[in-house]
Amino acid sequence: MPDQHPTLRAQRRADTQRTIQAHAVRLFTERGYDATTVADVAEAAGVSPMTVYRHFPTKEDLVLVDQHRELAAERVAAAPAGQPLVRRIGRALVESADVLTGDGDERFLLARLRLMISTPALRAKHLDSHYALQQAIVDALEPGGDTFHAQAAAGACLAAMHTALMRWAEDDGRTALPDLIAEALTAAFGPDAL
Amino acid sequence: MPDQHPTLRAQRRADTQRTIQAHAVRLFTERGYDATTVADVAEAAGVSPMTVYRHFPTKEDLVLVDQHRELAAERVAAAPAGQPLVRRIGRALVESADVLTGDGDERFLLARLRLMISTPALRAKHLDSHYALQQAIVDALEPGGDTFHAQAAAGACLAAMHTALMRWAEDDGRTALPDLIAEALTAAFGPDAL
DNA sequence: CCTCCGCATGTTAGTCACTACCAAGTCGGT
DNA sequence: ACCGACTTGGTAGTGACTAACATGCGGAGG
Repeated sequence: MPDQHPTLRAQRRADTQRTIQAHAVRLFTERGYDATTVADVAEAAGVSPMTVYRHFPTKEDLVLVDQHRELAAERVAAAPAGQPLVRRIGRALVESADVLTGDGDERFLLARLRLMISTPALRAKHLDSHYALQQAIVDALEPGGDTFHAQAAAGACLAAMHTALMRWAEDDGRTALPDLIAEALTAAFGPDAL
Repeated sequence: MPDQHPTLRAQRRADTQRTIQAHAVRLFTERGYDATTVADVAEAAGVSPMTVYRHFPTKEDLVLVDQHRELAAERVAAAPAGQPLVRRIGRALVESADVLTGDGDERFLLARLRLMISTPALRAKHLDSHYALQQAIVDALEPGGDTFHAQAAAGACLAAMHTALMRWAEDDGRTALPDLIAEALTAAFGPDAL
């Protein structure tokens, strides 16, 4: 069997990665992010500190894993080109949020979001990842030329989505995230936004 | 003279602060942010590392000093209440940018902006300071009750302003910053935004 | 079944941002 | 001239992160 490649090795790797992250988020929530050292996380997960750094380049990455970027960029690229920029981006964001929250790990996502809100270092890096997402969206929209309009539109849409994310975490996920994002977009851009 | 309080002591303090920051921005620009240690900055400024930390709590604060927050929040609070949220916030941002760039230290501001763009750590903290600015704007707009709409509108406006800041730095300040902000706002919210 | 290659992990030593804790000098007013 | 507040410097420590090298297990081939 030459192509059963994703075998035990990759499996094990993914397992330890998940284990480390789960223990990290739990400890951060219980004791606080700053009060928890990477060594604590490693001990709880039953590995050495080095192993933690091999799987997660920085302590912040234990909380921030970006599943959003490719997903949203792909949806934006697939949107019909005839619509205004804000509508194309906005709909793509609502759709990708639909996919994200349907994955089952909603509680875990909420816990991570709460950490991002309350911890300055995590909040800052999370906002920077939104900036990277903005670039990805712009690249998907206009692969060249003057991107000023696209940059502004994408940034504004993502800021609105960020407000929706914060509210979603505050409400402990009671309201559906896509609905919240749509509400934030209409709040910022008017009733014709979507 | 009991009330000549802002005397030599405060003067000296402000002087060393400016000296340290000037050397820091120069060294960061010349050698790169990560390749420059706080000890390097201290030595260049002729002080001990301790003194640097007393004036600037973190290395990032050597570049990021937020003169924007109170200024913009005050302008937002002063805006007429009859207008839509985006217009009130947008005009306040354009006005405060007008004040900021008129202060004479435009080259220094540009150098700091370029550092913020190119250095991930600085970019992240800068975006987080925009998030704090967003909160200040919302507080100035709606002191209580449901702030969801204000949050979304303020965040979107600030994201548009951020795009304008990036472009301004790229253009080396050739275009007037208030004009760029206005352009970004109309790009995101349509021609009726302002 | 044995062997060799590669990958995941561990250990050590080091850099650097940052933080008390304590000592010294200096400016301000009495 | 003296005293209190402020500014600075030195020392020792914590914790995130890196580089270099050693180990041990999984997965191929003979």
